[in-house]
Amino acid sequence: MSTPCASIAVSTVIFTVRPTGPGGRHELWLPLVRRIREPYHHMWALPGGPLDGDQTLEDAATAYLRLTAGLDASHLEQLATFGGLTRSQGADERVVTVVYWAALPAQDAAAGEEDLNVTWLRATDLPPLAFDHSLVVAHALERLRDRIADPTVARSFLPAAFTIAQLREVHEAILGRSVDAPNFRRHVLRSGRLQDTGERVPGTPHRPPALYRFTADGAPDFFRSGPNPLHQETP
Amino acid sequence: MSTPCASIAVSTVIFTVRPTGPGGRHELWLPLVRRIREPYHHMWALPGGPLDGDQTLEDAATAYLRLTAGLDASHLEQLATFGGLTRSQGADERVVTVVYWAALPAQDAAAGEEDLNVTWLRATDLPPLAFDHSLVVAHALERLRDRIADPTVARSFLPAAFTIAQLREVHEAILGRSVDAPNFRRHVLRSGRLQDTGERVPGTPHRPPALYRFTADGAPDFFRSGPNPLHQETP
DNA sequence: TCAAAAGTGTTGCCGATACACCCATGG
DNA sequence: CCATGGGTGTATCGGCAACACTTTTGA
Repeated sequence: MSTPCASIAVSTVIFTVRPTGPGGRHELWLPLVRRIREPYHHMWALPGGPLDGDQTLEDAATAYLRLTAGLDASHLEQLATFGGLTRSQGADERVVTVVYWAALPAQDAAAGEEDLNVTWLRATDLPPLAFDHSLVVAHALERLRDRIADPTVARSFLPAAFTIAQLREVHEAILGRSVDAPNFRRHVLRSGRLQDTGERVPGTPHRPPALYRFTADGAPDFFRSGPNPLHQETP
Repeated sequence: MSTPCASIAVSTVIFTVRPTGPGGRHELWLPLVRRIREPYHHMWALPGGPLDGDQTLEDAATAYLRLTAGLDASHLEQLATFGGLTRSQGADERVVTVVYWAALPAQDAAAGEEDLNVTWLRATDLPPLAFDHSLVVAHALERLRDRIADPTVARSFLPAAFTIAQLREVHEAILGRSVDAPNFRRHVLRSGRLQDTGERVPGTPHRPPALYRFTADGAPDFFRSGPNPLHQETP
C-alpha cells in the first residue's frame, strides 16, 4: 500500500483539583507548555509531541505527561483524534493528533511546578491557546464531567485515604456547582465502593470526619445505578 | 521536528437495522470486506484504508463508506484510535487506525450488496475478524448502545417518515431486548422531537399507525431527560 | 457555650415499569 | 366477528432532591 506519510502527535489534557477558590472551594487546574517556535510561538499549548515509532499511543501520552507534571497519572484515557487539515498552518505536512486526558491527585501535581515553560491554569478560565487546543480542552472538560460518576475516575484525583467531603469537593470542582452533602454521602456509601478505614482526621475545629478507601469491586458508577438506565424490557 | 513517519489508516463500522429476525424482529447488520492480501489474507475486516494527505479524517471515513455501502451515511461519528504496536504484524511500520462508526437507513443499505468482496453480517454474531477488528466492533456496539438515546442517532436508521413502532424496533435491535411499546410511545412523544405528519400507513391488517417526522430542535435525548442526570445543586 | 462541619431522618415529587384495556382495520 | 397491532389509562415502586435535625469536635 502506498500510504502517504503524515505526522502523528500525541497530546494530553492533564487535570487536577486544588482548594484555590474563595473559601477554600476546589477548582480544576491543568498544565500548559509554552510554544518555543512557530507556529503559535509564545502561546500556551497542551503538553505533547510526536509519536515515536516504538511507542504505543498510551506510552507517548504517559511520557509527555511525566515530562510536564513530573509524575505519572493515576488515570489516563483517550479523548479523541483531531486531524483537520488547517490545524497546523505553519507546517508543510498535515498533523493528526491523538489526544488523551488524565487525572492527577492534588498533592502530587505541585511537583512539576518549577519549570519556566510550564504553567498551571484554571481549566474554566483559560486564555486562547495554540492550534485548536481551546476546543480540545472544551471537549476534555465535557468528557470529564460525563466520566466523574465512575468511581475509578473520582479516586484518581484523591490520595488513597480521603474523607467523603474531599470526594464531594472533587465532584463539585468538576461539575462546577455545589452538591448536597447529605445526599452525596448516602449515594457514595450505597454504591459499595467505599470502605471505612476506621481512622478519623484529628485537629479539625468540628466533628472529625472518617477516612475511607476505595474497594476494588462494586457498582460501576456512583450514580445512575438504578436497575435499568434506559426504558424497560418485556420478556 | 524530526517526526518519525507512520501510516495512518481510517476504518468505519457501518451499522444498519433489518427486519430479519424470527417473526420479523429487527437485527443489527454491518458490512465487512474480504482481505485480498497478507496479513489476514481471506479474512473479513472493517472497510477502510490509508488516509490521503489532502483528506480530513471524516472525508476518508466517508469515502471508504461510500465504496463499501454505495452511499453516504446519515450519521458519522468518531469512535476511537487504535495504535498498538502488534496490530499489523505483517507490516514493517506501525499503523495507527482512526475508527469511525456510522448509521445507514435500512432501505438504502441494500445497494452495495452486489460486490463479491463485501458481505453483510449480523453484528452480534460475527466470525473472528482480521487484525483487532473484533475488539473494535465490540467497542462500536457499546458506543452505539450508549448513543441511541440521542434522537439524532435514532433518526439516522430510519427514513424521513416512520411509525413509532419502527422507531421502537430500531431501539430493540440495538439494545438487544424488547421494549414496552406503550411506555416507549409516551417517552418519545414527550421528548418533543416527533411531529405527526397527519398521514397513516394503509393496508395493515390492524389499526393503521401514524407517520411521524423528527423535528429540528427539542430535548437532547429521548431518555434520561430529567432535570438533572446527576445529583442536585445547592445554590 | 458556640461555631462549624459531620452525619441521620424524613418527606414529597417524578419518572420508570408493569399491565389492563380500548380502538381501528383487514380478513 | 376475530385477530392483530396501534394507542390510552392508571397504579405501584424506587430514586432523588430538599431540608430539618442531631452529633462531635476545637476554640
